[in-house]
Amino acid sequence: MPASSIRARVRAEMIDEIKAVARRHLATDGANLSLRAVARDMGMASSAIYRYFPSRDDLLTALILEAYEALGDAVEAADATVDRHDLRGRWHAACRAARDWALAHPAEYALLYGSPVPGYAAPDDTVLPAQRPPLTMVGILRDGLADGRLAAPADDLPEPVRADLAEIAAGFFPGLPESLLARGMAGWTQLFGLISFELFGRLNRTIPHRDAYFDHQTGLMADLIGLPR
Amino acid sequence: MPASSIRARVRAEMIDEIKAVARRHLATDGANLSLRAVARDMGMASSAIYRYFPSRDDLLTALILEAYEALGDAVEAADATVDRHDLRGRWHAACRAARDWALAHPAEYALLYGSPVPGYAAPDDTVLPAQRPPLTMVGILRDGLADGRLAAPADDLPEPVRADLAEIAAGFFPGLPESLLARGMAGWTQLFGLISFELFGRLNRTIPHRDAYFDHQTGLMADLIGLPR
DNA sequence: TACGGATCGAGAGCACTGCTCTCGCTTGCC
DNA sequence: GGCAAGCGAGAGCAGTGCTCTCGATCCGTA
Repeated sequence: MPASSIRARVRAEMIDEIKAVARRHLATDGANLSLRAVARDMGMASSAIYRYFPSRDDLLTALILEAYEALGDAVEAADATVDRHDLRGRWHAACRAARDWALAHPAEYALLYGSPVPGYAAPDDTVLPAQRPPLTMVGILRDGLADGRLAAPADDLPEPVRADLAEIAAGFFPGLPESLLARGMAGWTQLFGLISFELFGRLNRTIPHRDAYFDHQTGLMADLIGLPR
Repeated sequence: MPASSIRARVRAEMIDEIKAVARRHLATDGANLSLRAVARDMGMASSAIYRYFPSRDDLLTALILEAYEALGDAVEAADATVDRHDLRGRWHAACRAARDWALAHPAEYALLYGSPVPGYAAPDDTVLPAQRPPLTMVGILRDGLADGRLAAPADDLPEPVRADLAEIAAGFFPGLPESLLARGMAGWTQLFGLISFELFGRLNRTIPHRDAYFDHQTGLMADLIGLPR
């Protein structure tokens, strides 16, 4: 093992600590992360941060990437705990896991799914991790189709829609009927909307019983998809 | 007419011009609106802006309020153009109007429905205007129920959900079955999710045919609600 | 082991932000 | 015709992201 890895190791630790402090700041102060405040918290000059992250956006990107992975882990883990054939149970577990993670990490959720920061453009590294939750959810549908517990709906899709969805299916779920994929994406869209409404205060005065409301609404989407009760 | 209104009038015009310039900045530079830049554009000192808006947040609030009203106007106007009994036509018209407005005013949409600015708390003035689009959509369901073209779904809601929805119905749509309201809110949540995904770049690499995809997905929600074809 | 280059932290500084305060000037009401 | 209210400009404060330079330290190599 080359001695050079000593320096590399403390550097990696430094990067981790910066990210940890930044995450803490994100949680308390909201989305406008201040590099100087992070530096202050670590007892170092603000300029020293730039030895580790070339810009504030790069730090944010690192946080976003880790957040995507954490959310993906949570959703996949929740899905994995349920019997493979219990489609509806898996669906609810995945949805709840996403919501629970979002409620536990509201600032990071806002970073992932809120309005994009003006100048900021999501680098390509983020697109795959970002797809993990929807892929997990559609994976449930694929499994259901495979073991006959779920049937493809007989929608007739407009040709451009069918073609777009066919391309997606070809890349991730070969053989999955486009009509089912469309309904799966509707479920994912609904999940995002439900979480965002709750987190961004849209349910504040109207829906006190959030847990039950969430379960019922995701259940409606399970109905739309055709998941057996 | 009292002469004092002269001063009041130029003041009102000044406020309007500031808002107009701010809206332009919002459209070009994104969400981080700079008071100083607005002042520069108007050829005045930044401190002078504070004669009209006590803080940057107040200016943002004014813009948000107007944006809510504009979106509400667009949705209601679109709904009004369709035959009252054509429930599905009204549904699609309302959805498309919201999307069209959002695509035409992406920065303002992000202001309304993106992640809330950290320190910012939506004042009560905004909650009623914010409810206009969902109220319009649920209004379509109420009309359908009234003339027998739409039936209440036979969902059995968990009691807390039923109670929360009953309270909402009592306030806005007396007599509307909770199960129908729940599905209407699912449609509204879906609409928000669809627009946000499209606007925030989530469909970039996957769905080239946005219009057709949008119509199909909102059609799926119309199916879930039970709107006749 | 001694050297030399890479790495690092600190500090000063630039341009920008929101916001406050003060100082005059204009304007419009009594 | 005065006089107070409203208004614009400027300076200034505290904060931001980011750059540059200057020493110090460390590590691999000769």
